[in-house]
Amino acid sequence: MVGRGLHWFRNDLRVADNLALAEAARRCERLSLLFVFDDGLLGGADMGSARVTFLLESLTALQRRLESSGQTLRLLRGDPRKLVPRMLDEIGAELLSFNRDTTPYALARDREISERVRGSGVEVVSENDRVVFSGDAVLTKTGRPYTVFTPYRNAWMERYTRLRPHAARAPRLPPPPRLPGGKTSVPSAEELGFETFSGSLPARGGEEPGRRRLVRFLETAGATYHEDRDRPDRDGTSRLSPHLHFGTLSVRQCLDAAQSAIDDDSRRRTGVRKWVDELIWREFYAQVLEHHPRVRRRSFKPEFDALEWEDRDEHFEAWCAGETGFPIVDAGMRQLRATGWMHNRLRMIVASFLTKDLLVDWRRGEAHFSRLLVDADAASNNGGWQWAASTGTDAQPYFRIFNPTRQGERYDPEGEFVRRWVGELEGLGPREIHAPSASPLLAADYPAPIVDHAERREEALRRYKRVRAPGR
DNA sequence: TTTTGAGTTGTTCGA
DNA sequence: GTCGAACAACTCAAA
Repeated sequence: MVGRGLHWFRNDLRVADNLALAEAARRCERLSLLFVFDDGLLGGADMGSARVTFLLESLTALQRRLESSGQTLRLLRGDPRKLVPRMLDEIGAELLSFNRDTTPYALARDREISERVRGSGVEVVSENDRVVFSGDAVLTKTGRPYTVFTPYRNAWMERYTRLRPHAARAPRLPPPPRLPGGKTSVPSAEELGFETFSGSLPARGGEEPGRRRLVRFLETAGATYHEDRDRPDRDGTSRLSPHLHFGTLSVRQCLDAAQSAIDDDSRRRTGVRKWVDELIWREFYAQVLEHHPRVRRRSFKPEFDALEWEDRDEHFEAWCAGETGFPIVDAGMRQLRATGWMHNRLRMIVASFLTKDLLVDWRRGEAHFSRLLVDADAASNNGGWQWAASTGTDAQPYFRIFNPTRQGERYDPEGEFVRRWVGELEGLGPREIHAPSASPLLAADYPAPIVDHAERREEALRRYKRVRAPGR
């Protein structure tokens, strides 16, 4: 037992099943709670107003929840390297707790802070809370990290079944130390230098909305997830990614709920298992980034670093604006802009289109997603982009190039999703809507396709072949 | 050490 | 419309 401790919240904005918080609560007689608006993250190019808005909502919810149990959340803005040690000093803390963040920026930051405060006698407790199994927990028989998903999934599942790390209930929190200084209120997006997000987010921030959404998803959509998840015109995905990103929901809570859903009604098994696979993909990409930090800038498969991108700015801009003349691509890009979120199937379609049809470097697409997505998870975003660009861990070949028209016809067969986001095509029926250039009178306001898919496909194949042909 | 089986999500072409 | 082959061969992981 120690006297005073400090828990530093980051992407773990919940009280229940929060490993580091629970440890601090168990060990300390008095506990201070802190969140820092980290200038190193907020000031960066890859923070957008949608994500800030969800963050602020989640902080407001967390603060309210903490206040109802006699606690307070202190909010500071600046450089955590200075602020965290200063606050430890102020309250005379003997213990600092936080949950590990394995992005390279956070790793370096946390290492520096830990070293400094340990030097002045503070014990640092850091937990692996963001994923079920961190990078070193699931390794091949020869002790190396997996680079192929399926064997990773099997090994992950085997370990999970054996250990069953269940989610924990909310702990009873020790009271805060008696100190001067009142409550700090959650700032607005403007106060942090962002515009107010005017669109409608895919989910409400906060621990309680996260849990409600999880329950509702598993009750209703869970059973048909394996079929509906590819259909942007249906609400078949969980939309839990923002909650997993900010930790308003833990992955263990998701897995427990998935198991209960199957136990309650075995007809949900196929759908829910498929969804659990997606959670394991999240863990897979997290450990890929942890073991291979170079993938942030380079191809996972080094030979593709030699790819020649055409990288035309007007193409990239048309893609960002949702003005490419390919309805399903534009619908997805407009959904992203308006809601800070994009359906998974569309993420693949627009990413394939940017890299293989427009021949724009995947890193530009990744950066754009980082800025606009509410859920932009560094590891999953990178993994997804490298998958689409065929430069990643996926063993499947480079010639997998989506045909945006066919994808639209297959996954939005009535054209309902396109009609929702591309107003210019409102008057077109299911037959015409995915290839509007064939009906120029009905689609007069809509841009003509900026490239010819068949031609660009051939060009992409040539370029990919060139860098992977030996001796060339 | 060698062998074996497999690898998220695709498209196009021709029979 | 449906089906199989081609796109190309390579690397991973386990036995």
